[in-house]
Amino acid sequence: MRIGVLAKAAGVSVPTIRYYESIGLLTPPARQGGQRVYGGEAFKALSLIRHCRELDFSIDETRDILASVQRRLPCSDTKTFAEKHLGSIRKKIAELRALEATVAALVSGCETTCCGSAAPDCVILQPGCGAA
Amino acid sequence: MRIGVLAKAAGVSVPTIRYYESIGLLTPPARQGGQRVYGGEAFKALSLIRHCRELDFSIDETRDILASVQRRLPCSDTKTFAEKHLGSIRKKIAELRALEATVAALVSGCETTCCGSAAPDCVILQPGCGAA
DNA sequence: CTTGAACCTCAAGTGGCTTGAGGGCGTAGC
DNA sequence: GCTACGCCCTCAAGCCACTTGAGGTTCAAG
Repeated sequence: MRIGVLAKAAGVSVPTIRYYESIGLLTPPARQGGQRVYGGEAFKALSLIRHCRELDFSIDETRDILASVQRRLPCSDTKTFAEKHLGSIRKKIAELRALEATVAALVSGCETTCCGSAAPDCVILQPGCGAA
Repeated sequence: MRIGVLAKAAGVSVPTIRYYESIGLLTPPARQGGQRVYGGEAFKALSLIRHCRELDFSIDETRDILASVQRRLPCSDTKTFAEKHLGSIRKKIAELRALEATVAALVSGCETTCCGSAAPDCVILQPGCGAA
């Protein structure tokens, strides 16, 4: 399997595969005439990487997950990764919701208070009101 | 006012101020003996930039907002920026909530179905289940 | 006059790729 | 054999918004 075939099969771009290899996430495959030739293992690994990235794990976390898969560590390890990740997703959601509330309040404040005045006086742009 | 004083007053780091100048967000100030000397206008501008960044506007959006302030465009322009921004914040929240649901489902699936088996067989790591 | 803090410029690193330049390999048709 | 084409190769730079570091200059205090 050449790189283009693998890329299509796993749903990942060709440069991305080379990038993963360059950072040591995918093990370098055999070569024929200078060109990379992959087997089924590479497809499995790349599919797993893609899955992790779709779940928004970082590259480093993905690397750790791959290692735990290759060592056949118990499932509880995997769950721990996922739970930690879930925590950071929830934290980010909370931050964004606070930001949403702030911006929404500024917009409605503008509508009721200052709409029609000039930009420099708009409540949305007053420093210190509702900093993130 | 030298750069260090401005930095403390506006709550921004010194290199960040120089960076803002390098990308044309802050107008270059006068110099005395090669060193930057700022007036009150710079403080106002920098405070506004900081405010925009805290509200998570991009640099380009911040640039547009600054321009609308300097031209004293009507407040409705500002509100439009804020509303657009609010839309993208809400979109990101929706994406993260979907991701949260996916990961949470995988974790509880692991607990009820596969907990105790080896990582490669864990439901969390099965490609195609619950892609973002 | 010396010390030390604050200032200066320029370059590189962060994350996770994408894009581009400039060239090599493999196969099909002539 | 020869060309045309698509796929492959490497290496470098670009994206965002800074931060960090190296190596050197200026200023204010003692």
